Amino acid sequence: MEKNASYSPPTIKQIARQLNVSVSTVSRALNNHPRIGAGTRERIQELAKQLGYEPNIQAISFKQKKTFIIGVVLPTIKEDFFSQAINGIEDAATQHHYTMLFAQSHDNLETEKRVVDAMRKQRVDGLIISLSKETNNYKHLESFEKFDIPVVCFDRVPSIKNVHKVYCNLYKGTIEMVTWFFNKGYQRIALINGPATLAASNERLNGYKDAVSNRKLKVDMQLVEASDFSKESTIAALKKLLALKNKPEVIISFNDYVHMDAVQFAKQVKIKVNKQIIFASYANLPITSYTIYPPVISIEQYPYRQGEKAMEMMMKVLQQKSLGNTSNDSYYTEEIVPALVIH
Amino acid sequence: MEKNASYSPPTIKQIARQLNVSVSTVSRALNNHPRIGAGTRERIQELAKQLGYEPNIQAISFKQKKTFIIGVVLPTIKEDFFSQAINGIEDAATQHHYTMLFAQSHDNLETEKRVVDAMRKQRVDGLIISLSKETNNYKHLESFEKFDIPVVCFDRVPSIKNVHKVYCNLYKGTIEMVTWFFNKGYQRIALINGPATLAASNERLNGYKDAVSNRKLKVDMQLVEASDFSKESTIAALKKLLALKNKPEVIISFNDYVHMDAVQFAKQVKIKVNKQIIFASYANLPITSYTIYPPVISIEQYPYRQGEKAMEMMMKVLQQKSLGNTSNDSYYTEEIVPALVIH
DNA sequence: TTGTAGGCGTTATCAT
DNA sequence: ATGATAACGCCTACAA
Repeated sequence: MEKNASYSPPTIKQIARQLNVSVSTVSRALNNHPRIGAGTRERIQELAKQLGYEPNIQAISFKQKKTFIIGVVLPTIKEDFFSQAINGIEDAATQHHYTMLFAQSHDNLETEKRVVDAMRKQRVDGLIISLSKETNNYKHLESFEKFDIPVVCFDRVPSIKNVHKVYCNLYKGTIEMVTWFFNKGYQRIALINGPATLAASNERLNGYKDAVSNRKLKVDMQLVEASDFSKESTIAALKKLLALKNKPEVIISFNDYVHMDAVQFAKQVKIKVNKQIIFASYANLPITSYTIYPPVISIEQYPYRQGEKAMEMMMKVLQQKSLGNTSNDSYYTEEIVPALVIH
Repeated sequence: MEKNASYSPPTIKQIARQLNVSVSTVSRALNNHPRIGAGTRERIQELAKQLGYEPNIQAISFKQKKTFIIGVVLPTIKEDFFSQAINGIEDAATQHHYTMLFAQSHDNLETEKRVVDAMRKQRVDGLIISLSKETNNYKHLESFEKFDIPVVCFDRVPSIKNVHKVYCNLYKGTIEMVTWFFNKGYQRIALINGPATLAASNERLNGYKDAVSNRKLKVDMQLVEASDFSKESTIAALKKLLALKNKPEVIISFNDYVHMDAVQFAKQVKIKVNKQIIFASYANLPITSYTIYPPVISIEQYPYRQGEKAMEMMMKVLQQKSLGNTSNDSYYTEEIVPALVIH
């Protein structure tokens, strides 16, 4: 064991000395530069391998102003949606030999600002982020433009122009789902939506309204409640719906977590879940299969694919950047079509 | 918007030029070095603030051979245990102004080797890892010693000496749990364990055996089955237990995931869960509260705390290293006592 | 084909 | 109290 406090990895300088050539020759040999003698190249590469030479990424990053690190900020990884998304992100990153600086915002704007800033200071080559629920201003993202660091937002995307975007069109998905229930003969379809501040809430609401309107029916806003995603808030919303004279036949929850809390409470108050009232949801997370009443119908939002696309979009942008495509000042948007899943 | 392809952040050199002082003076002023005129310090700090100067971590890392990045490798974040652990890791890192390079091994040794190696190449200051289930040799970890990069293993720790360790003593926890059932009057207690290759399986098995022996009873190995954690394997193990002449009264599963698969199958074959047979488990994950039959009793393994301790241990080690404590060649071990949780 | 030299941003060691 | 200079590892004009 050659452990030694003063051990330091071999450098091109050492190789150069040992072989009585210059550092530039070594550099060229190791980078397979065209203008180099075949013999010298081999000698150098062999010694490099023998010494276990590895280029010092630190030094290269420093010189080339590239780190080969992408910052990834997610609201919270304990939600299955994001823990699946990060797999897509990671797999795509691996493919391109990038690594991932990771942090969670915990749906807190201040935390988001802090971690995003830390990543900028670490000089990440790009930032992939799914915004916190609280995020209502985007200065921390816009500052990346000044530093010429590309930003790809996914799933929870902002309304601003100067970032790239990947997301799932839930407006369409909602129309599909509501229409499906109408076709099955249900009439009173309720929605436990998220906070109105979220773009995702508006998509659902608009889809809901349009699906109802398409049916030549009048939208009854008593059937639409909002939850801030806390269990208490979900229960409060559900209570209001259950208190209606004309009770809903179907309750669609904003996502599977809201769904699970809703079902749990419904059971407590002796509602016959999926008989008296049908419960449906967005997301289609694997854990729901372990629960008592998985949603009867749900909308798959392809978290893995979203993450993967986000990273691939990032790679494409970085590639164009390195080619000096300053001309291309446009921002990409990719829409993923959600799928209706019937259980 | 001053977007500009050739924008580059201010450097101490620029500040020096603007103020007609030398770079060393600027450096000293910004680092609050003692030997500097109060006046110049203020002038420099003011201009720095005005220009939005930020030290270039890249350059500092390069020079000081420190990145302020800790590599974190977990088997899979979709398991609640690890998604909680990473919170502890992240919070502790934030406290110390470190960031986190993250990757998953997906319980695959080759992947683990690959990501660990990528992190070493990125020159992380330290590595925190919870080993993959497959990991049975530790060369990839031992190589870190040569590079003088500290390694802290947590939860799934190896048998080797030259890494720091944080883990939960499940031997003791198992004894507690089994004894608790004996005291409640149950006699035939079964265990669906993990693969024998896992240290965690042996801890459970030894705890189980000793708890039975302590009771002056003979260990009946028909009551111990193994699952490789796939649903099929768990079901196979459960089938064997259910096929016994003398059926078990209690079934303890390796973890909540095995537990959930077991309960799901038990329900399918019309077992009256927690009446005919009591189901217990390790881990006490939050999602179980949404399932039909949460474990009656489970062992809390404090993932957050383990992650937090792992990072704190890392910080302590790095601190000692920077103080030049080469003398201290010892490795830390911290044992967390699990808690019995009764529902 | 190969070597020389300069520079990336910062800190540290000398001088002054 | 301040300045000049070298050094970290690598790359890349430019020179030979």
